[in-house]
Amino acid sequence: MDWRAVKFDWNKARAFLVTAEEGSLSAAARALGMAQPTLGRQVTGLEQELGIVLFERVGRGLQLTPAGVELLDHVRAMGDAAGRVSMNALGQSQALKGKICISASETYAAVLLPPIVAKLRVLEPDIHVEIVVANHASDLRRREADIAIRNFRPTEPDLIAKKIGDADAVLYATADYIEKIGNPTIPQELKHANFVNLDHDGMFIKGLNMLGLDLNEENFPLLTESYIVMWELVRQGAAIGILDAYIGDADPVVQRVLPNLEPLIFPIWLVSHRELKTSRRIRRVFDFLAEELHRG
Amino acid sequence: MDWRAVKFDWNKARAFLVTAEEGSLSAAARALGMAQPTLGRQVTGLEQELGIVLFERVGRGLQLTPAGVELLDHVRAMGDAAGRVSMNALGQSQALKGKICISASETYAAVLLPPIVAKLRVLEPDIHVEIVVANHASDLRRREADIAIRNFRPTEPDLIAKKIGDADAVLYATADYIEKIGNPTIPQELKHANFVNLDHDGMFIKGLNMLGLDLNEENFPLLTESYIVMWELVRQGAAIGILDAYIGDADPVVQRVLPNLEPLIFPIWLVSHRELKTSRRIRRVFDFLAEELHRG
DNA sequence: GGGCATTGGTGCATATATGCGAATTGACTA
DNA sequence: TAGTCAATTCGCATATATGCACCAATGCCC
Repeated sequence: MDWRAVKFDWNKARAFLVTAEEGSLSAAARALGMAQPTLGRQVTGLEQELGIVLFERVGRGLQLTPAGVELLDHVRAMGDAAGRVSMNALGQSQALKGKICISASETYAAVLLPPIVAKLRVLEPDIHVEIVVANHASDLRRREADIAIRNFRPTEPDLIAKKIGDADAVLYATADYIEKIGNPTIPQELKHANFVNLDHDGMFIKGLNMLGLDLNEENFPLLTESYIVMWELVRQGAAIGILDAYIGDADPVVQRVLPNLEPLIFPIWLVSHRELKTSRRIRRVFDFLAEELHRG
Repeated sequence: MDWRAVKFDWNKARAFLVTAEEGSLSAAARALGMAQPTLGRQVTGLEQELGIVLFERVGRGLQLTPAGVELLDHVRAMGDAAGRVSMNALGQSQALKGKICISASETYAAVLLPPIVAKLRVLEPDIHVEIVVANHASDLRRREADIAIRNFRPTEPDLIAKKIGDADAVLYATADYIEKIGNPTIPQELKHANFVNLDHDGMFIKGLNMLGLDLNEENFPLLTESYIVMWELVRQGAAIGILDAYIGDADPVVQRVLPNLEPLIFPIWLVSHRELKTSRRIRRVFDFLAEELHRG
């Protein structure tokens, strides 16, 4: 596109508009919160830039030339559009209505979020919520989500993160399965138990071994990336699984394995992009989630 | 009126518009002839000023946020209006069509200008000419005229003046009247002749006395501010009148009084307001008048 | 996987614009 | 006709914005 036609100084057009509408440089300066000489220089500058004489300096005050009158129509249109820009921006930055997208892992999305979102919907019916299930951290910067619940501190510097609390990851299994593997009471007794693996690389196994267990690939005959699937396998008595204690303890079908074992602690972070700073809508949901998800 | 809605920096809106349309800050900078960091800072500044995130910085390049997309419509309207402003200004500063107003004294308006204007009309049929008769200098700054023909150098500093040449003011009368007063050959012989006075104060009389005459109020039984009326009085043999030699010599009804008398010389100035510098139309007429009125 | 080109961001020197004060001009009034 | 007020203009100190050179990151291509 050819931008030559818009290359002139738009602020000078604004100065001309306000000066013409107010009738004097002083009044325009008061209206815009600027100094009179500044407005005068801007108007003069616009005249030189456009090659048109807009005002005649006649005694006290200015008087529009015919050329200025003609040009004023178009500058006024510019001003109207500018007003719409400003109003739209104001509305967008303050409106509580609109869609918001929350990214969370399967368990959070399926278990923790639904009641919280239902409560939010009552409080803020104009905010539409989309829940994106993403075990891998979705990219907030690409706007795949507005708010994400993560279990690690984000490394992206331009993201805003708030730590909600810590979650305890605990081993669960059905009572039948626990009895089947001999009612273990110390980690060493889980050496031949079966677990559900949650990732392809060995990070999950390493995490469990950090708790004092001594497991290897042989202990993980089952693999799924889905926590939901993993949990169903556990509920069916197929193996031992690990889950947030808040969720696992609420399920009567299963019970803790090695209740005295130190739980694996991982943080809960609420993450948002920097629009959080300006959007009342996102701020509202962010604060609401932080409060509801908080664990004392 | 309330100008709060247009107080934001319009140049930043322009930066946003071009950046969004071009797709990148670098391309926008090239299009506008600015440096890329400048555009980046302006866009960032607009985001802060409006309280809205317009772009997401994702890898290389920018991506409009939904808020940015929505706002772009209104900024685009601003840009369209800006384009019209620019185009209108260009048209006005370069158009040869339109009205132009020439102010001149009676004799110039009635005698010298008509053939010149007729010639101009043939050369530039799109230029409409208005001739204002004004013996007293009309105020160019008030746009009572675009171009004025004056017999003195204008004192207003912001007016543009060009000296066309010098006019000789010569005394005329009918042959009958000259004979009636005794065919004078030296100024002193006009002591009892009658003249037509042209102003209420004594300036005109003083001017004549500077030529070597010795006149007083008694010599001016006739008074009119109109050169046309004055000239008709002279043509009727009622008195002696003074007139531009170019005009007077062309009238067969009258002849010079004291042909050897040194003529009263006064300059001819073509004067215009400062729009002359920008308006091709005014420049065209100004130059044309200067050429046609020039006296070697 | 590595090199290359393009893009956005940062720091600093400079250019530009702004604001404040004083002076000037023009207009209205007693 | 002199006085008074409002508005513009001018000069200078300061604040702001711009441009240049450089850096980091990303996507493309071989």
